[in-house]
Amino acid sequence: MSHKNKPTDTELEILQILWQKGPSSVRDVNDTMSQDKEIGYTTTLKLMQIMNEKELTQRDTASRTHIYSAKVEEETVKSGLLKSFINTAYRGSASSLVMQALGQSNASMEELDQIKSLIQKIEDRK
Amino acid sequence: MSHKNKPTDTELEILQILWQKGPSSVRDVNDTMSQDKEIGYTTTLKLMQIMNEKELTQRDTASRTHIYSAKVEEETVKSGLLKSFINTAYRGSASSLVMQALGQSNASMEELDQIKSLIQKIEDRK
DNA sequence: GATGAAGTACGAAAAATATCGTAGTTAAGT
DNA sequence: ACTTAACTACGATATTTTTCGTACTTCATC
Repeated sequence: MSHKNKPTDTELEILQILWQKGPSSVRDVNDTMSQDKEIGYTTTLKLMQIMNEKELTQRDTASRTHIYSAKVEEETVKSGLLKSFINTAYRGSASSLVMQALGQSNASMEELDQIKSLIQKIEDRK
Repeated sequence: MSHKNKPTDTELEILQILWQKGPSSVRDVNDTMSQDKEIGYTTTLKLMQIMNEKELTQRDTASRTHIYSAKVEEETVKSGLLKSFINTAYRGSASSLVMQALGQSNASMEELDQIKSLIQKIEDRK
């Protein structure tokens, strides 16, 4: 029921890592993030502590090294972000976003077929 | 060739208005924005002045009321935003974004058909 | 049991955005 | 000419997000 369910850019990065790798220590997350850009350990730590306060994550403090995991669902968060992105960038038109995304994607045949059949399914239930 | 071509959320809102309505005064833009949320006139003014410095807009100062217009292309900006959104939120997979967008869209039959035929076109040239 | 490496907590600075007040200017109507 | 309404300019403040330093704690190892 959280009103403000929109993680900041950096928070999203961390969530991605937690979704992808599962429960992780701050060290783990920081190592992963350090592959892309320079970021201090305590910076990551602080971010994750804040995320915990916001209940974006939860953590197991049983051992000295705390283990964080995502508390919000990947699907839920992404769908919220997508909705808001469609609203701000495409004035609410999902189909125009889809068109543009298809245009600049290099989706495989399989993926394209998958999308086609999804469209078929949607059309069928209309 | 600008490196940092990513407008902030508010800047994007303003660009949307300029793209949609064409060259407009600060008053025009502020009136439009005020329909959605409370925002002071000088706030809008300042934002647009900054956008002008960043060359997101250009303005005609011939008459007392300055007329602003977008200096960046709608397609260019959106495609940049989309790319970065796909990267940060969907780990680079355009097709998974498309799937999710279709799922939560209420696209019409016509739009769906349009998308299908776009997919067909892409498949054909593979 | 001393030492050092690896943690956490947390305040506070820095940076990026957004908001607004005030001063001064211009134009139009009276 | 005066007054008022509508502008612009711009500094200052507020808010949000990111970054980091410092202090303190815990654990392993020598």
